[in-house]
Amino acid sequence: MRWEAIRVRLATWNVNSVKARLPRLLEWLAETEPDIVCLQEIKVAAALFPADEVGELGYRAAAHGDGRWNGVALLSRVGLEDVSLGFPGEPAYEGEPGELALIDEPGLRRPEARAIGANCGGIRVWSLYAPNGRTPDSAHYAYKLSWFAALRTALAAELDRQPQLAACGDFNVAPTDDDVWDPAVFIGSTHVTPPERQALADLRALGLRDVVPTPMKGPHPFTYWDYRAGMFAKNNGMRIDLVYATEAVAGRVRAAYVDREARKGKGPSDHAPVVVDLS
DNA sequence: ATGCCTTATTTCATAAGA
Repeated sequence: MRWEAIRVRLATWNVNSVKARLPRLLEWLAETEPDIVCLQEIKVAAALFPADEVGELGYRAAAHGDGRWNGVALLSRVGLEDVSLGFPGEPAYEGEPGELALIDEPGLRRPEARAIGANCGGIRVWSLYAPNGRTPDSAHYAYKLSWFAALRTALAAELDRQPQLAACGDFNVAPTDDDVWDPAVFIGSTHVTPPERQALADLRALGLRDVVPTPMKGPHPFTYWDYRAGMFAKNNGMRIDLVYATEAVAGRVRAAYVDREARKGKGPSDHAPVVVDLS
């Protein structure tokens, strides 16, 4: 008779191109053995997602892709049902006023591939890639806030019947000043503004808890370091990859950590995975 | 500091990232 508690290992990782990262991804899956994986910035059309390669490691895969930019996916070896590509009410980026794309294709804008949801092992799991926002005065920033507002509404509807839910991914917001290496550097920038942080607070107000991982180095559980200027070596990072879980899921957390090892070596993503073990 | 890297694509140049 088994006496061990059954564990589910959930992870989220912005891979910055699943094609460029495929060798590292496969190696990491084999070593880390997560049961559910949320991927962001796959940067391929869904049809080109390497489902066969991850399938050889025992994962079912669902992908939502645009091609060159964005793109999210879910991997699971504990079931993958009721897949949602995007969420109801998800806004499309309309561009800056006068952008040529609006003239070329009026009314043809569709939401970018930034959200995929599925039921995995009894948990409603979302892999999310929030818009960057670029600058606080840009249309992209307004889009970012409207995207979060729509996400909040969509998750609120699911939470009515889904006590076990985890919204994971690259939220492109640092929740507090402790989540950036130097708050002074970010004055006037996106990722730290009060409206963006309020968008996260609004999600938490739904009953979602921020599952803060253990940093494997230093006091801050950073998950992203710019490729440039030796930022990783200096540990000049940001915590923008988050796991927002209902109480029913957060109460099962036995461990959570940032896998800094995946940011090292040759050809890493600029983000590290967040790994969460649930009982 | 409109960038120090990395990615994909309409590639020997650009857009985007955060």
